[in-house]
Amino acid sequence: MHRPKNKAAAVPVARHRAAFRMLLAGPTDFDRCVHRYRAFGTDEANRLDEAGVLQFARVFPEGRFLVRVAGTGGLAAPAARVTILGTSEPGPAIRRRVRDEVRWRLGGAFDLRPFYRRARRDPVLAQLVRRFRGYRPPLVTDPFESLVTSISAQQINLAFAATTRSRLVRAYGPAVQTPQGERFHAFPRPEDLARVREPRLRAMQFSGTKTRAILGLARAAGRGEVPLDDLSGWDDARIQECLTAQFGIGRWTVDWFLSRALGRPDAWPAGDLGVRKAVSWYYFKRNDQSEDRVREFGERFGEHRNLAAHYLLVGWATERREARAAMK
DNA sequence: AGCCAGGCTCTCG
DNA sequence: CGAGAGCATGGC
Repeated sequence: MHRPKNKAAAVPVARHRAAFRMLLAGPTDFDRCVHRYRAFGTDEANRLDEAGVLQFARVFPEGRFLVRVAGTGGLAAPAARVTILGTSEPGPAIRRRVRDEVRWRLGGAFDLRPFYRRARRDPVLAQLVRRFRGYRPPLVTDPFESLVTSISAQQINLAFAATTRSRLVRAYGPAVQTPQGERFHAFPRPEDLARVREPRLRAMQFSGTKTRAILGLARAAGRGEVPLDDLSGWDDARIQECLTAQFGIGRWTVDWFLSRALGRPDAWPAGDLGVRKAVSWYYFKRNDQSEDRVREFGERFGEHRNLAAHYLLVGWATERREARAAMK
């Protein structure tokens, strides 16, 4: 069983501080965007506290930082209050980087208006965009985190995936510590995992396949074989070819990478169990559709497939939750 | 108890 | 090359 080992020193971040307010694209439903960070258990690298404040650690060349983001202003005039604690002064360049990251994480790159207009012609989406107005896909800024998170979630339930992943984050993610003694870990970088040996991950209850996939990717990134920071400039086919050449990375993992790490508007994870069930439930009277059929079905959403997938998923998850509650 | 979880690899015909 | 078994374990 898992025993935490070689905990890296947590660096105190209280000395330097900056706070600012930023306007978000309208409409944005902050709480719904960040809900996934608690929906499946604790995501150690993206912690959402009781009050709905999102906190995460970052390592920059200038030092380590803890970022706190609180939603304010509501749907009509959405904004966020951002606080940065650091080992060095969060100067203008760092504040700009954090601001861009917060915008990205809250799906600020998506233009909801044309999607909402288009959704009116589809009875299912018309109802979903009314009910979940302001929901934006919660994107990921770190490509390595995105891929490892997907690998961790292959085939198994998301709560268990979050448990194993949190062990990885606590053991190998660079840490910061607040004046109150609370620790936060950034997601491990490839170089944090490159020299880790397989039994360590097996002890965290990663399967053999997932262990080899995660460590293999970390090493491939270190060799430049998978240029994580360049992929955003590549077309889908080239990204798919590069990533699926890695052990343990298949079409599903690539599709979520295109969707959540790169925010490609036309990404459509047709093989995803949730997407398949949602499409089957809403459009095919619950008859399970194959991945191929769902991929073909996605064509109707055109360049808005990514938003369509996220609205179908959030709608379906809500319906299920309500159905379960009604059973009791 | 047994079957299903946000898949992927390996083996075999 | 397509079909099918195996993975690893928590939750219902």
